[in-house]
Formats: sequence, structure tokens, C-alpha cells
Amino acid sequence: MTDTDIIPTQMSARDKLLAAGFQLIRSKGYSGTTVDDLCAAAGVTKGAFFHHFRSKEALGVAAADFWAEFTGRLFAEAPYHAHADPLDRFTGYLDFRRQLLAGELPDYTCLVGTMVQETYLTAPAIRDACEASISGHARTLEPDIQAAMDARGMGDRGWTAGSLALHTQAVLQGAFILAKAQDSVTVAVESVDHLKRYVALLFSPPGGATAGNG
Amino acid sequence: MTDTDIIPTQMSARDKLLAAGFQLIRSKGYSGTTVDDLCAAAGVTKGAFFHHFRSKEALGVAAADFWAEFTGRLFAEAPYHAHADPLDRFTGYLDFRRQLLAGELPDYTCLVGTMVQETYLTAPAIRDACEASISGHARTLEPDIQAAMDARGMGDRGWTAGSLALHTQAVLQGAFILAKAQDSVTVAVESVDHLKRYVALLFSPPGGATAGNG
DNA sequence: AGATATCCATACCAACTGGTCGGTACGATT
DNA sequence: AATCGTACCGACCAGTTGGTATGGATATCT
Repeated sequence: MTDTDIIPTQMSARDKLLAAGFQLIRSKGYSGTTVDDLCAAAGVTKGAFFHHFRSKEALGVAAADFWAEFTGRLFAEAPYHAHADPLDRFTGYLDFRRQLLAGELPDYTCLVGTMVQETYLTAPAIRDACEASISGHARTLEPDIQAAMDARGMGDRGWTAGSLALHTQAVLQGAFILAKAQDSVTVAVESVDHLKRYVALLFSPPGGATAGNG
Repeated sequence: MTDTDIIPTQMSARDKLLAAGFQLIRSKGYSGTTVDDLCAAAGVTKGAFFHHFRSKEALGVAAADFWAEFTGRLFAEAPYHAHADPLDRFTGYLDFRRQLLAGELPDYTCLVGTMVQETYLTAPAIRDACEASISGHARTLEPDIQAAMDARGMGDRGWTAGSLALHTQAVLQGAFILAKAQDSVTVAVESVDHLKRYVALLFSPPGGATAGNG
């Protein structure tokens, strides 16, 4: 079973290269992935690569953009939006993220989180594309968080819907790092559980005595 | 001001190379850092490099080990251990981590968190060294967390002192990624504040109605 | 003083790197 | 039928990569 196997053959060379980028960059990092690696995994030649991408960096940017689009669709179609209560939608999102932690490590980790670590100083264009992907995704959570706050008449508590949405992304990105280090998804699942517990505590009514009791 | 400037001249070639590794790998990643880069930044020649390290991968392992030792000293000598109450020590640790988020991005980010992302599949020896550094650091927090739980008679709440210690590391690692993406430390500080709020809520007495109110 | 081991510098290498280039296949337009 | 634009091929290039071979300086031991 080679990398090539997972790339459908009817895709265009450009899409095959982007799909190969998803796999390879998440496995070996951006610098660790060579143009030849990408071509081999995509089953195309170097000529095809530089026909579609001006440079390796251009593929990095395109991969980050495509990642934003891909994950945008994935989460837009996810079932958690069906909940009537906005807090249920947000916790449903967390449950959905928890469910996504299945299969092999390179499959559930985040492309842009991996890529931005290596490129934030050396390739500003890639960093900007990664930033847009992360922040754009976090922004999709804000309305539900804000609505949950409003519904409970929660005034200024020193944090905003936006900061909680970004904190959620930080927990997930950090969970991926620990999962890679330990080569086990367990630690990531437990970290998401801690985040769920935090959200439950934040939104539990002040008088509720049993909020954190198991 | 070049990279060389920050490396003291009286250090041994080996230590200079490790110090250069701290800076360069955190800035450009492991794959993005070349042996020549390391030699230039350390002000030594390639002969010196391969005298002290069998390979580039060996330097990666040594850098992760040295990182564990370096951060071990840093946190062992930090002031938060002086608190009498174990919960104060743990929250003092979080405050200390928050204070460390000063200066330039490459200076306060984590070497092993950056390195493990790229090497967890391709260089198991480096991954293991990074894992030991992260888990070893998390383990230093466990006794205080456990003591804080015991002092409050907190039974099984679905989480352990160890899982909270690891969650703390996940939040920090994720905060670094978001800071790199946004090129701003603000998001990292706010994520640490969320973590502090979570800990406060976890350890607040069940009847305390004003736990999360600002 | 001589032997030995450590530490480091210079010169070098084969493999690989991102990127270029001339050329081909082919459908749409004129 | 001639022309053009897009998609693609694969050999090739200059520079870089991690790593090696070898010799010299210095300190230590006998």
C-alpha cells in the first residue's frame, strides 16, 4: 500500500497534488515534503507540478486555502447545526471534533496547524493562509457561543465568544501535538473532554451545585 | 544582529550547537534547519558538528534532551513553588507560564512541541525524546494538582491529576500555534486565561455562586 | 619526551533539492 | 485546415543537502 493508492485517479493533476499535500505535509511537515515526494504520491510528473504551481510555496498556500474550503464543507454539513439551542450546537461541535479523532494520526491532524509551525517566519504567504483557515473556522463558532451567552443574560465575564472559539482551536491544536508525541489519540480525547467540562462549567447556572460532579 | 550574536563564545562547540538548535529549530523547524545553518549560527565548522553528533537526527535528540534539562531547571527554580497551598502552586505555575509569554515568538515557543510535529513519523528517536520532555514536565505538576484535589476531598470526577496536567500542556502548545499563525501573543495569553478560569471553576466549592462572575 | 586521545578545521563527495526548459497531446476557435 | 490555449511530460540544471576523509592543534597521561 503506497501513498499513491489513496489518490483517486480521475482527479485533475492539480487536485491530486493538493490531496497528496494533505497527506504528506501532515505526515512529514512542509520542509520535510519534497516536490518529488508530492509528484510521486500524486502520480504526476514534475512538469505537471510546475504547470499548476509557480513554486513549492505556492502549493503550500493553495493547500492551506483548499484545506479551509474542505474543512468548511465538512463542518457546514455536520449534524450539530440541527440543535435548536445554541449551546447544544456548540457542545455538539465539540462532540463532533471528538468523534473525528478516529483512524490514523496523519488523517485526523490539522494541515494548517502543522504547516504554520514551520513557515510562520520563512513563508509569510503560507502563514497568512493558515491563519485565515484557523481564524475563519473559529469564527463559525462565534454566533452560537454568543447566542448561548445572550440567552443566559451573561454579561462581561472577562472573556468573549471570539476568545472562547479561539481557545477551542488552541486546545485541539495542542491535543494533536500531544497525540503525535505519545503516538496515541487517548491524550487528545481527554483534552477535548476537559474542554467540554470547561464549557459546561462556564455556562452552568451560578446556583447549580452539581455542575462538575461525576 | 545575526544568529551568531546570541551564542556566548566561551561555550563548548557542542553547547553552542545545541543553543543554535534551540533558536533555529524553533524558528524554521527541524527539516528547515540545515546542518550548515547550525554550524554558522554556532560559529563552528562542520567537522565540529559531526565530531559531537553522529548525525543531524542525533542533534535533534540531544536538543530535545537538553531542552528537558533546561526547562526542568527553569521551572524548578521558579517562584511558584513557594506557595503553601498546592492549588496556589498550580495556579502560580499558570501565572508563571503566562509571564513567560514575553519577547519574540521564537524565544517563548516550545522546541519539542515544534519538533515533534515534523518528526513523529520519520524520526522515532526524536519523537521519543520530545515525548519524554513534555510528559516529564507535565508530571512535575501532578503532585500539586493531586494534593489540591485531596485537600478538597474531591473524589472521582471523571478526570485525573495527570490528565489535567497534560491538558495544561495541550493548551500551551496550541496557544503557541495560534500565536505563530496570528503573529501575536495576545491569543496565547487569552488561552492561558481560559485555562486559569477552568482550573478556578474545577476547584471552586460546589456552592460558590460567584465562581465565574467577573 | 613521546604516545595517546580529544577537539576541531578544511576539503570533498554523492545524492538530492527546487526549479527550468523544450517539446507533445488535444480540444476549442476561427 | 490553421491557429491557439491548456495540460502535461521528463530530461536537465545549478545549488544545496547530510555526511566523510584526513590532518593538525592542544591537552593529558606515561
